[in-house]
Amino acid sequence: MPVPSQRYVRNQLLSILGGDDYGAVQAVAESVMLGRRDILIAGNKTITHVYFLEAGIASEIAATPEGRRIEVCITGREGMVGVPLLLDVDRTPHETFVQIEGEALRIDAASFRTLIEERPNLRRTFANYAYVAHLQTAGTALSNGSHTLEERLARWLLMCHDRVDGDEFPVTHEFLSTMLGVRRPGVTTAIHSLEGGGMIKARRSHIQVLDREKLKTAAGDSYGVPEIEYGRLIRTGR
Amino acid sequence: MPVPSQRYVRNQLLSILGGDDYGAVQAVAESVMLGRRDILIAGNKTITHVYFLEAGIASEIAATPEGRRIEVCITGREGMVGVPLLLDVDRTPHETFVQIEGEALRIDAASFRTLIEERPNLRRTFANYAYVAHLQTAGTALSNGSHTLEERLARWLLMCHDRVDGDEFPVTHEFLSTMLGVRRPGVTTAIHSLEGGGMIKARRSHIQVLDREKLKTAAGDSYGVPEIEYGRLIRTGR
DNA sequence: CAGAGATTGTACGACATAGTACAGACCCCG
DNA sequence: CGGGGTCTGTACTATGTCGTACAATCTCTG
Repeated sequence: MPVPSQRYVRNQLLSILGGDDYGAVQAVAESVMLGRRDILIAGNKTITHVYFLEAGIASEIAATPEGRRIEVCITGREGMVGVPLLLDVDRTPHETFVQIEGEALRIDAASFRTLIEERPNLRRTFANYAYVAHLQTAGTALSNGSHTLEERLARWLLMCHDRVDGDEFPVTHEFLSTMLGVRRPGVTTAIHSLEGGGMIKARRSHIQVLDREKLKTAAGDSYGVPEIEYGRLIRTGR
Repeated sequence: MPVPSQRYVRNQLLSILGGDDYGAVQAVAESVMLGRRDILIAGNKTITHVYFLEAGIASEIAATPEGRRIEVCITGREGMVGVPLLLDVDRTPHETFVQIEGEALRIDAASFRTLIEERPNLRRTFANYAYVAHLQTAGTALSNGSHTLEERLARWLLMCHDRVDGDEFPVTHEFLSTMLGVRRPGVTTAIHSLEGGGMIKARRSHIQVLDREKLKTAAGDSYGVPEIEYGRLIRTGR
């Protein structure tokens, strides 16, 4: 599959680059399909590629030696996977995997290092994204510490909705319980509650967003801070 | 107060710089005292300085429009305050303030930008720290989501202990409750529990660490991941 | 189209923490 | 040295979530 011209690239970070910067990316990038559960960055292994998602969603998972796992950041076509490489870090204890299948442009680690070394504007755009990702992770910390399960679920669904085409995406209660770090039956109950409010429609292995505004209300103040900063720092014009 | 020579600098990031890089820092840095509750970075205002702590502790607080506040990252002399500037971001919704008074070398925003533009090694060292800070924030997210108050308190005390001289530091239950995002009486109870285990000694407005190893046990797997990565990425040799 | 596996629904007691209230202890300042 | 403010201890009910178990439902495959 060929790497698209900038005009047709769907990744928002790449779409706002200067034309020659994009050309440099295009020269070293390759297009790949992302299958569900593919591991993009394995924990404590050398990072091989940076991914710019064109479609689909990736999740970054923090884990402990004892095996606790919880999602700390999600990325879609608004961002990139592989921030550690940008920060001159070769591997990370966190794992990043494909949560919703899609497609990405990827660049191998060595080429990426050269690229950002030679093109400061590129580095700056990516650095801005890295900061938004930090805000999102901080938002997750805040939310995990002080919002109810229902609010956190609403936040999660909104963030997912922001990153997919259409209003529906595949996700199981079990999966959500891992992402949110809670009990599976708790997720079931929370979903029923949101469904009762007419915000979503749940089907086996799928959730459809019906009323985004109501969902925002249900999320309370857990949703929005990183999203606003993204809009301020990374102006896509699309 | 003069900026110390590298030999006497206490900030660990600065202490490992190449000699000429440190010289460049020294040329634009100024030494300042940090009083309790001083705001180093105000929320949604232009960031004026980067701070390299020589003593004391700073806390980064995530806040929502509705006024929820919770600590997402703490910094002592192992790091720097002002990561957004490193990532070419001029302001942030988060606030960073002085939790334990101390001292810092600071550099104004413009000089800092020039510095990291001209000295890639400097930028890389600071970027590595930025990544460790991300890991710490992710650890906070994990901890807030899946550890008990007592474990989280133990983690917090350990992180504080890592960053002060001696085994005692000033902190009130009320303050801890804000940092951890929990009820104040809950902190009181948790402190009693740790105290009962002989790990700490609590006095009015002060906590003393008596048995660090036991405290680590009490923290379970909530403590340690970012600390290990810091050691791997930033080798201080001191 | 039957059976196996995956997913979802529901129940129940246990527990952690919230919210709130108030009293006691400590400490500094006048 | 007395009084006001800050800090800590404790109590009570309410609520959210846990841990666990098991049944019901859906879906895919053979």
